[in-house]
Amino acid sequence: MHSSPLLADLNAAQLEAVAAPPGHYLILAGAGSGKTRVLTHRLAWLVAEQGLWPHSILAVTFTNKAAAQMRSRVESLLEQPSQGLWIGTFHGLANRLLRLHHDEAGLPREFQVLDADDQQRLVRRTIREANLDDKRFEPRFGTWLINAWKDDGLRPDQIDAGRDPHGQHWIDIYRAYQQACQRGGLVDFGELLLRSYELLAEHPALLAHYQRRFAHLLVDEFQDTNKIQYQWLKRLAGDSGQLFAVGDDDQSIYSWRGAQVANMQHFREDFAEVKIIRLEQNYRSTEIILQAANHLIAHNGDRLGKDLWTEHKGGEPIQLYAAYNENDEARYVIGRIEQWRSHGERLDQSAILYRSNALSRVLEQALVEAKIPYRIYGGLRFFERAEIKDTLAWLRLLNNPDDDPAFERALAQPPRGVGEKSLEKLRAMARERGVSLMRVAADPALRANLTGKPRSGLTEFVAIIDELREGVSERVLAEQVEAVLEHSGLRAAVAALEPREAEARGENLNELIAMANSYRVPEEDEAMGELAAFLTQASLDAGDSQAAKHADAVQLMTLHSAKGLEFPLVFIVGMEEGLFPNQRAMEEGPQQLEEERRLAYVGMTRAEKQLVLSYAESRRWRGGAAYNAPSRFIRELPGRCVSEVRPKVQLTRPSAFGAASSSKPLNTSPVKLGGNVRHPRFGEGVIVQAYGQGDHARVQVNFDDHGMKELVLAFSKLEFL
DNA sequence: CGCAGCACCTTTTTT
DNA sequence: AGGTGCTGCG
Repeated sequence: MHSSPLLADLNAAQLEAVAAPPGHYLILAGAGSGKTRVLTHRLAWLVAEQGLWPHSILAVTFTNKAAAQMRSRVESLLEQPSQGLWIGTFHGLANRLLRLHHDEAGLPREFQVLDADDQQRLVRRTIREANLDDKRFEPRFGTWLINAWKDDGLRPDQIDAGRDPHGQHWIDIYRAYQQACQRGGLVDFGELLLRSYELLAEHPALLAHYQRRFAHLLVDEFQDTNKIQYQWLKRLAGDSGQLFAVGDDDQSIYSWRGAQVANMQHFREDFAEVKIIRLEQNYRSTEIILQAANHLIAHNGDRLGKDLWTEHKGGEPIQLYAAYNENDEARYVIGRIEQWRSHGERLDQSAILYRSNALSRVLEQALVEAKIPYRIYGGLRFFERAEIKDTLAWLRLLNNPDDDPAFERALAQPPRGVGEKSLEKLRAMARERGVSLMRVAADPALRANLTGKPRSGLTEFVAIIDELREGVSERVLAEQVEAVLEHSGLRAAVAALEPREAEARGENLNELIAMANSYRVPEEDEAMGELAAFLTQASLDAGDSQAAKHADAVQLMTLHSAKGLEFPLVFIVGMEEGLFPNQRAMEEGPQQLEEERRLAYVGMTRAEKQLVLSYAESRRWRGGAAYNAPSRFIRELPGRCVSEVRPKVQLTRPSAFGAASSSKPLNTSPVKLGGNVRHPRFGEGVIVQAYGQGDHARVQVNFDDHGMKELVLAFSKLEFL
């Protein structure tokens, strides 16, 4: 019935979704069910088969990576560049709207986007300037609160203070913070969304224009949308726009930052005749892995319901390793990876996942020792590194002298004798006159209010800025970055650090120059000027695409950042109560536990062929030792899917399955993992591994003074302590 | 003013 | 353990 190559190789449900007639659609796309495929083919189909202009389509994702991927896939399907098509993140598209209509939105053309760090600093300052105690009014909490309000579409005037006496203060802080942003032409992430929503709400002609333009709206990861994002979509769709939303309630793992799975329900209620299409055939994992994942997620109530199946029958059982401690766990994982590699497999086909970043350290160490290349995702991002942020602050100040947060950061780094006291004077003068810090600093008459080192330091600072600004027009972007590094003294300050640090940070600075060198202003930002556009990109993009080295390396990341990815071999380490599910979730209740369970589900469904789970009986944790029980999620897996990997020596170790208290035969062997031993030559140590039985039994002991040794039990004169 | 040493706190992360 | 913010001293 269809001849389009776009529809070839699609299963029935995918086909139904891709070639669906006009209307609203909610695609419930299970893990590995070809969600991205459906989205890109749908988009290409609309253009190629329905003759729609790319111009009339808007596609939204959550990450830049997903957006870039979607664009490139669509372009290759269509075999032409997707001009006029709006593909981007919610924040990226909101930014675009605000740039295009900055006058209507009440923003300067070159407004800057504030990152989370800058935002919190500004909130802290706002609290202090309101003469409130930042112990009672924690900036962290305030930032969270303001973001939550913005995510809910609320302005200070729309918030009910409630009975909490703090409530009104917080609302006032929000208001003052917002004024400070407005004064400096600064926009935080939440503001991008809210402001662009208001832009549409308050300008009917503009709204009508975009509603007419965007006949189709495609949304990825719909379960992760928050309230304002959904409202934004709804408004943009209006009465005529058709919404095609793809999501999976079982993979909703971001409720802690405002995502509302309920939007899937709202969508069905708010739009006429929403058709639901389920994608339930999984193309990724083996039957065993899938069965286990299905079984696990079935422990959650409150699901839209969906059962994944696959044609890949059977498969390797999930392996479960009960480690003695975190080092043992790391060693086991590394052993498995070496085995994998020795079978001719690629390292980048394997991933180690964990609940929290703190767990990566041991693994990293062990990988270094084993000389296995690895790549860690997450942690601090390129644009968040101190030396990069310092440089960007100078650039921001060149771009916009009224950017107060940038002023404060640039003035402090490198230090030039102007400290908190002097800065406070500057702030007071600025507040009094209603101008920015730079305007105060640049006025010699006002500078006269300072004396000694602060005054000379500030004068010097202003002179450097002036000098840099004079040369701006003659320099291309990369030269400007270099000029800043040179004249600000930042380059010198980095060079003066201890050699290791100096090298690493210096490389980052070079990387920044390289990025500036290869930067091309995107078409839609041409009105903005090279520097402003570059700074915008720096704040909207984590900058980790630069770090994407193509080396063959084991992938390490949190479970959260693994979403959307797949690997033939997947390890999930730290499967322990208190870690995963984490303590907080256990305390907060069933809702949070269900989210943890979805996280486990997401992790498990990343695995294509082999899934390995592990936990440690004892673990060094926050300085002390923790003895965590195996994660409840292990017990929630069907026993037939799991095979427990255990050392071959008889050991006392309760099975992770079933009642943990079931009586076990008493262990008569003195060999106990973790047991302390003494050797006549090596001294004291700890048994970390044991193999074999009887005369052939060997133990691996980590000696305090002599390191790791493998000993044959029958011959070594080990004393068990 | 700036630095060194000390107390405190600890999920997950994108934009 | 490790990073961040605060305090007290030079």
